[in-house]
Amino acid sequence: MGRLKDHREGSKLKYALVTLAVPLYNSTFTYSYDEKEVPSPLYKRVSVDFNHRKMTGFVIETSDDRPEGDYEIKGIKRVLDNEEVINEELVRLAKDMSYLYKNSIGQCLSLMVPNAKRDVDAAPFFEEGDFTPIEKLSEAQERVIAEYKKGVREGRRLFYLYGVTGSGKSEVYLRLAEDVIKEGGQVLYMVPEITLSEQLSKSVKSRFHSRVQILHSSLTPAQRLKSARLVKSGDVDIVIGARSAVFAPFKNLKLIIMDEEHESSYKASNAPRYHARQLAQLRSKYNDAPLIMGSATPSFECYRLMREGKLVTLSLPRRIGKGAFPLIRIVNTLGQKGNISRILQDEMRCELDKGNGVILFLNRRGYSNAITCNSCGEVMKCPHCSISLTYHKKSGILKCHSCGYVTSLPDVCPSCKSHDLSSSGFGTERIEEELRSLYPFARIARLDGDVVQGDRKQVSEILSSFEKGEVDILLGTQMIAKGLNFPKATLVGVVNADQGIFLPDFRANERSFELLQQVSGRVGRYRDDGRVIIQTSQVANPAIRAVELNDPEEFYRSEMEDRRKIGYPPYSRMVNIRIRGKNEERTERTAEAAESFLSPYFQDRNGIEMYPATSSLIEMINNYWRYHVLIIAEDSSFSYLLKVLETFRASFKADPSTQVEIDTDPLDMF
DNA sequence: AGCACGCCGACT
DNA sequence: GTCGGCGTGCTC
Repeated sequence: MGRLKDHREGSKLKYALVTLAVPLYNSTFTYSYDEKEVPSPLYKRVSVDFNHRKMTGFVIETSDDRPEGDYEIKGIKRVLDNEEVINEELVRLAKDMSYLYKNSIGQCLSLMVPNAKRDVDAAPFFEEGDFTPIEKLSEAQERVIAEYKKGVREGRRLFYLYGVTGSGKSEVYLRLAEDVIKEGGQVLYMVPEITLSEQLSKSVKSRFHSRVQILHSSLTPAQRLKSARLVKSGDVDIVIGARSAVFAPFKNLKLIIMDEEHESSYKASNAPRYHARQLAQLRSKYNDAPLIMGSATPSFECYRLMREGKLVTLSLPRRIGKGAFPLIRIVNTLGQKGNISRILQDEMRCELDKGNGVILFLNRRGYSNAITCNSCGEVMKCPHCSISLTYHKKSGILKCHSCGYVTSLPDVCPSCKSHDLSSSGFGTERIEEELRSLYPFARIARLDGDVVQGDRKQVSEILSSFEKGEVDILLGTQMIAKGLNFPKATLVGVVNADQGIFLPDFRANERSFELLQQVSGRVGRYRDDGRVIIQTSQVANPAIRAVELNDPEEFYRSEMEDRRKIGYPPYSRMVNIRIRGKNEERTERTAEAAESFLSPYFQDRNGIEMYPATSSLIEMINNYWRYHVLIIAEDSSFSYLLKVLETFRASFKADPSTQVEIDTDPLDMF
């Protein structure tokens, strides 16, 4: 039928492979276009009719010949771009990404281009300001740069800058970037979400009076599109950004830098659940451009690669300048009364008397963790999620930290009407109260998600008042643990290091170690009298011991050995299949069906293990029931697993009331 | 994912 | 009679 129409006399009908952001196994469809009307739709966005709806897709291939298959081919409605918005490399990246993370090519590509309707001027990217004086490099920094250059000459492409906080990693990155830019190459400089804030952007902007593009989360889609164009045309030399910067459409990418490589914000937490580190490795390979990652606390994945020599390790073992390692003391909270131990109290008082700054870290907001009825044992839970509600005293409410549900604190137990309610666990709000009664004359500031409610400005206000010495004690959660430097602070207290350790996750120790190292790094960077006090009931835990003895190598060695024994990452790869749905029974049945679909593929095969479908740790979030099927594959079986999952995506028929999500290399099993 | 088509219950 | 519930099937 359509054939006659397709080959109309006189018109040069061509065919475009269009990929759409639909969650289908195959997201590419052929549309026709007239060459005279549409000269070159390749790598541009097009508007098409797709099963009675108007959709935007990307043209990833064009051809003179009609593809095989007896189906009607519709015409492209409209081309949305004048210039190409993607390129061959990004299409290749989308294909590889699609295969690894099991989302359609269209879904992957749609992450790479901002969906802006019209072009708007990008945020100013030229900022001729003060030049940061170029610091003289330390001997270690010089050595590391020489090692890097030697590695590159020998054809090595993957590097790891392993160095403690304050050892001068950024200056090394900047030097390497400078060299590349001088030669006319482009640089991708990735940092975790939080670090992106102010400090780094400023120093890089002023350092490279040349052309810098900072991909900030506050850019509008139109601004992003504009900045992408500048990167694509080669008018930008260096791109700085978080996770999604890995998709920047470089023309001549010659170096990729990934700072704080271990940070979990590099992994996307929805749909194509990609890890920027993985994609950075792909782009490094495609472009034959070196990738240099760095951290003081490498991920176990990278640590293994370093040990096996697959990454060239560049070590910066010492702090530069006046910085020295802080003195670390562990306080056993077993048998201790109160949330702030005598020892910590005295140390704090001592520092306050001297007029020094104190940082207190506690990774939990709110006043108390749970409200329990002492008569019937009822725990106040969120009606939409299966977790307990956190008590916030100041506002007198119970709050769900998962979905945000809020209710007032009941006077009596809703189930047995008893008045005997008690609270357990403690958060920053409670500690703030205790601090105020312990040190009535100290100036105390609390910094957590409840105080700032996502207001960036407020965060920096609180931080700068502490830096200026207007605040004596800064109390906070994760927010104060990362990337920030407080030259005035002499004491860091970790109020409770137990929480991280008790998480039912095989990465619990790794995470605790990272966090404690980072928190400790907040003091002593610019001075030699820094002190750290860590309160815990788990004094023998390897992560605690490693921080106490300043022996990360031993921690990595023993923890890696444990992982190897049980066959967990980094000695294997994991894939977690998550099933969500409003109906518990149907969700469970779908999870079981997924398991039965897959099990024959793994039956007679060594090297792959599939755990039976089970409900997730938090069974319900936002009224959605959650189940999962976890698969662990030895390295040698991982490619087979990916092949099986391709079949799964193509043929598994899930209950339409549920959603099935595949998470390759999951970072959390919840 | 959406959107159409199709087949059963409780309304004007 | 028909409006609308959501099961099923398809999308170049």
